Amino acid sequence: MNKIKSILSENNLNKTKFRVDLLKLFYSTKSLSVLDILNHFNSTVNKVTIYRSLKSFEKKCLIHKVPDSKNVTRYSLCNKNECKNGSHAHNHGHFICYACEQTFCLESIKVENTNQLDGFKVENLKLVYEGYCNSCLNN
Amino acid sequence: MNKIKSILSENNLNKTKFRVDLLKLFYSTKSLSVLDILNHFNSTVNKVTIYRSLKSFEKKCLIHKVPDSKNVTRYSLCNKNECKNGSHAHNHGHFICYACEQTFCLESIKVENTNQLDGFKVENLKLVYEGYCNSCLNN
DNA sequence: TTTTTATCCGCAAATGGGTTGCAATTTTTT
DNA sequence: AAAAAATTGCAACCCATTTGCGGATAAAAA
Repeated sequence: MNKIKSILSENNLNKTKFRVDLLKLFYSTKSLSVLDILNHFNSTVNKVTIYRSLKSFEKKCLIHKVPDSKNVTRYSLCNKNECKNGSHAHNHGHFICYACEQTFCLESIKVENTNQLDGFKVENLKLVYEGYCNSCLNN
Repeated sequence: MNKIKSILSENNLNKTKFRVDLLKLFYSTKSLSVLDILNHFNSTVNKVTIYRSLKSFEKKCLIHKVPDSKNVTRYSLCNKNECKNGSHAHNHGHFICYACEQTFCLESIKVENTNQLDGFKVENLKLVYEGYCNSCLNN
């Protein structure tokens, strides 16, 4: 896939083997935690490297954090043009599965900041559904 | 305050000095993290004790976890009758202030589980506003 | 192509939130 | 007051995440 490499180039990120594979992985999955990535690469890559790669991908608006029920950070691909210049506008709902702990971006559910709240200046809004995804229900 | 002590009694919790003070503190604040509590008591109480007290308060439906932007757990008082038998239905929105990192329960904003999502069985819904609270804006 | 520069990597060690086991203390029950 | 039950503190641990630093790799410059 040349697409992956050109994305990295456009964002001034080095096209190291690991970063190419990692970005490719994001294109084939809903969301990823550091542990997911560690497992996928069979611990052949240092976890510090993973943290740092995720952070630079995030800074370049390739991926963004998604809500998670546990105290672990998960990332998903950014939508084209939704996030820019390091500021992330994940203006869609999310679904977290209690069973597989996967986070799904609900692109169809747009989240708009319409409410005026007395006593607050609202800058962002998060809508998070929790429950069970179909693939977990059918197993 | 006898009210505090009777609440503890009713819930079969021992009325130790610390637990009385802690519950009293919850009645005077929006939300509390373990660090908040540690600071309030000037580290005169062990953090393990705090964790355990919070956990038993939660089990008795005196307090419940509220969303937080960082990876820290925060608790707020439960509404009367909203939470029962250890199951917490915080069916209201929350506001998190970027500046003071405080979490506010928005009792006026009810969150109902109306949406039917294709491919998911929804059990819970969270609505979280983020921004700046008035008291931080005016400082 | 070689050199220089910037980025990336792995290791070790540290930080911070949260938990567990256990013995000692306090509260409640009788 | 004595026994039973709940609470506390300490030390030690687990897990996610971060930092410093020297060495390796990739990109840019010469």
